[in-house]
Amino acid sequence: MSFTGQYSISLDSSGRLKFPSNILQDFLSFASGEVVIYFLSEGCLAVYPLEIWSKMREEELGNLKIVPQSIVARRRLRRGALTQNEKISKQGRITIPQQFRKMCKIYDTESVMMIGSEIGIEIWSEESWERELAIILEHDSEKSQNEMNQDLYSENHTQTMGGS
Amino acid sequence: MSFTGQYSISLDSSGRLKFPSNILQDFLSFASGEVVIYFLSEGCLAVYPLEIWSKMREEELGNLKIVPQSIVARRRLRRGALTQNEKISKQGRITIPQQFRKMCKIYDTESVMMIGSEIGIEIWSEESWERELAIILEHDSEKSQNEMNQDLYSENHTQTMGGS
DNA sequence: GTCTAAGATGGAATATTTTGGAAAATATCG
DNA sequence: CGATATTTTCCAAAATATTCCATCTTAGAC
Repeated sequence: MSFTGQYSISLDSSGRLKFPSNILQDFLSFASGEVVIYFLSEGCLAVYPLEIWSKMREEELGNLKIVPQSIVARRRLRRGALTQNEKISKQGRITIPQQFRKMCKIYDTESVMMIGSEIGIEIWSEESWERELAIILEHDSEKSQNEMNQDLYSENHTQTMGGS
Repeated sequence: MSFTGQYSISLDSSGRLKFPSNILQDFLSFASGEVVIYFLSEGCLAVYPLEIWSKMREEELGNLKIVPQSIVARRRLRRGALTQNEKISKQGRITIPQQFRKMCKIYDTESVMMIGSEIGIEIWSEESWERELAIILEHDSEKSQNEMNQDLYSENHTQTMGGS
């Protein structure tokens, strides 16, 4: 599987970060060596290979009609502000644009968390990641509780096997 | 994707601003090198390549019946007042006309936000953009929250991937 | 009409940031 | 422990942003 694991990585004084070598290989296994960075409302940055991102975007836009006279459409377009192409340098680095760093509350020369998300990676401040992890685990156990409760009243046991 | 990212740019003493190089390239990829500036009721300026703007306008007017007896039609046409052509200079600059600056509460020698919106850019005062961004992100988070709540009771994990 | 002042425009000089590369430091492995 | 790979820091060159200045245009006063 690609893009796994979590790493603590430090930004250099101009806001660049270097990919760990296995993550770098995962990215370079795509032809372009370009990535798309975008800001998620969870307060982190998603970094996907251009190819993956394009596919995701196509699926999303399939339904959507762009009519700039509509406020919803204009706000949809404004997400362009939260998106940026970057090229992975020869040294395996990318620059995280200033504004993006600010939005995620990550600062130059600090360490950030790089989180493998199977089809790409995410970048979190250490603090935000801690919070996110707590939410994920909390959600999981709540869900498990629900499942157990339902089972109390079910007659047969043909559940699907889930996993996290 | 074109016209992405957000930038803090300062106006010079005569109300001109210079495009960042990637934005400039996006504009110059259209033949004319001309842009149309117009004021949006959100309190910002939209700056689109002439070609994009023309197309949008055609579509919009296609639906509008021009009947000068109609106040709606007349008011629609008066938006011409809020619209202006500009040519991108050899140095990659445009002048924001005085009246427009006033309406957006942006002032000479101050910094403004330049916001990529995929088919063009928008110009906001730093303060207004902060507010707008908060609205966009808040809306997003609310949507995410709903999705998570639904997941608590769903059995399988076939969600679609959203993104910006 | 001519003169003056205000503003607009184009160009260039300066200051700042970004970029690519390499050196130093650190970690990893045999 | 030494050798290798990786990470981090640092520096110089390039690119870019910002400021400044000279010129041109316009509008208004006389």
